[in-house]
Amino acid sequence: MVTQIRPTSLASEAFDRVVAAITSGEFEPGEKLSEADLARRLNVSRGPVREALQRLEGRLVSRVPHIGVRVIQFGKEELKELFYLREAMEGMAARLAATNGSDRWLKSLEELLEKHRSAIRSGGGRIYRQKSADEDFHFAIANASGCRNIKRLLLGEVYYQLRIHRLRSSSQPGRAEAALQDHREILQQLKNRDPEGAEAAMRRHIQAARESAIAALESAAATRELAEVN
Amino acid sequence: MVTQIRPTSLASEAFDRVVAAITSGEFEPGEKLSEADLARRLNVSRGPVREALQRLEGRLVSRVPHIGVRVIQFGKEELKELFYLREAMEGMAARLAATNGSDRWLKSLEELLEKHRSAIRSGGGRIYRQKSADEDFHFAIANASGCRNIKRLLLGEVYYQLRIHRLRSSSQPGRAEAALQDHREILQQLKNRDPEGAEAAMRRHIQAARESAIAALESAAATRELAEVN
DNA sequence: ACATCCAGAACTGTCAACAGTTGACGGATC
DNA sequence: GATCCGTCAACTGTTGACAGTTCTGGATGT
Repeated sequence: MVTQIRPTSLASEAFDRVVAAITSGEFEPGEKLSEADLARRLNVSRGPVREALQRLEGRLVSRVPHIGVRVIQFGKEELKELFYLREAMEGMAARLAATNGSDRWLKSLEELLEKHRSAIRSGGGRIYRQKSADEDFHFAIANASGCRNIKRLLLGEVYYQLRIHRLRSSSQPGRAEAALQDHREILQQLKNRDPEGAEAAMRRHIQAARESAIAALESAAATRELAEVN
Repeated sequence: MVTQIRPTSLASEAFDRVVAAITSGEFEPGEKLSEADLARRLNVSRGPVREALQRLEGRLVSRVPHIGVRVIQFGKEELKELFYLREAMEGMAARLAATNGSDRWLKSLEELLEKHRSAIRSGGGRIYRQKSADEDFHFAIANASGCRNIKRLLLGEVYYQLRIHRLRSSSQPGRAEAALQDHREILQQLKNRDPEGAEAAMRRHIQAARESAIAALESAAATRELAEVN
């Protein structure tokens, strides 16, 4: 079978590389990114790099005229705001998915949760796996909402930023199990075809995730302070 | 008082011009925008124009590699999705504003509504005024939410698209008055410092606006068809 | 010791030219 | 007459160079 020739460009390539570098921690939050330097490293001219950085503006980097771009800082306030936005958008996504999701899709979602369950069982301490699993679940719902707007913003704005945060603070103990339970509850409401209930369940889940994330952030800050004293 | 020196650039200038041109109807939905042509008209090189069009991608234009950008098409589905997104984000904004808005801000919001009331009274048929007035009200709440994420997305994504729609379909009769009544209700909930109530009121308001907008779109389509027959 | 000032380096904003792609037109073929 | 194919103009993607700005470090003066 012939596979499609994907029309790519240096700019998209550069975009992917920079995103990967930031979300994998290669660049620190607050670090300045030089167009010229990036262009040299990627072995392209400044044009495509410039385009890549422009696309990231407001998402992963902030840009100041005549000075350049920096990787965004991600403090407690920013984290809170990110979760407020998530709660709003994903709540609506769940509401819409309760109506628009097909029976076949519901089945596949159930199978996804089953996979997560056994992954947690066997994985034990390896919470990391759950992080991308969590993302899978939420992505599936954004997808099924049928609302391209919401899907685009969740993928292009929210999840990128979330990955930055996850990179630097580990989950609270027991969070994976709690999240799975929340996911089950959401699935149940979706199966009931109850938009109201699905939105409510999703919002409770994200509120809980927010509390957990903030607690994790604060405990990480406390640990760092302790380390500085010693 | 000294006023801030705004560091501007040809790219931002081009961005503003293109936004103005699209939201004022100078370019039709679906029309192709040529970088070279725009650059000639604006008397700059293609670089800044390219940057401006990139910033508009997904917001007011869609971009296809090697082909170019087109002004977005705005049909019934897109309109619905826009209002779902609005409902989610502005509902959350109202919720947050109920907690974060200062008493002084509440007072200024009340005065804003008073101005709108007298504008509608005296304006009579001139509904157009109410359109930007409506935007003022919603902007004020997004602002008071304190959530920079939501504010940025509402200003940069939602309201631009909304303006495109408003340009091409007039309000339903009596919509301005109904909207003002909704706004009053929202203000009351904000004054009560009731996050739950403020969100609910805002969501009802935007749901009503959605119904009205869709009805307006359909009646406009019906009128066009009638015109084609004759 | 400290603040100020001033070159030079490095960087961003902009431009004009080149390379590769797309879509359209017109002639050749069946 | 319809279809296919090659040619060509126009456009987008990319590049390297230039202009103007910001940052840096050392020299200068207090």
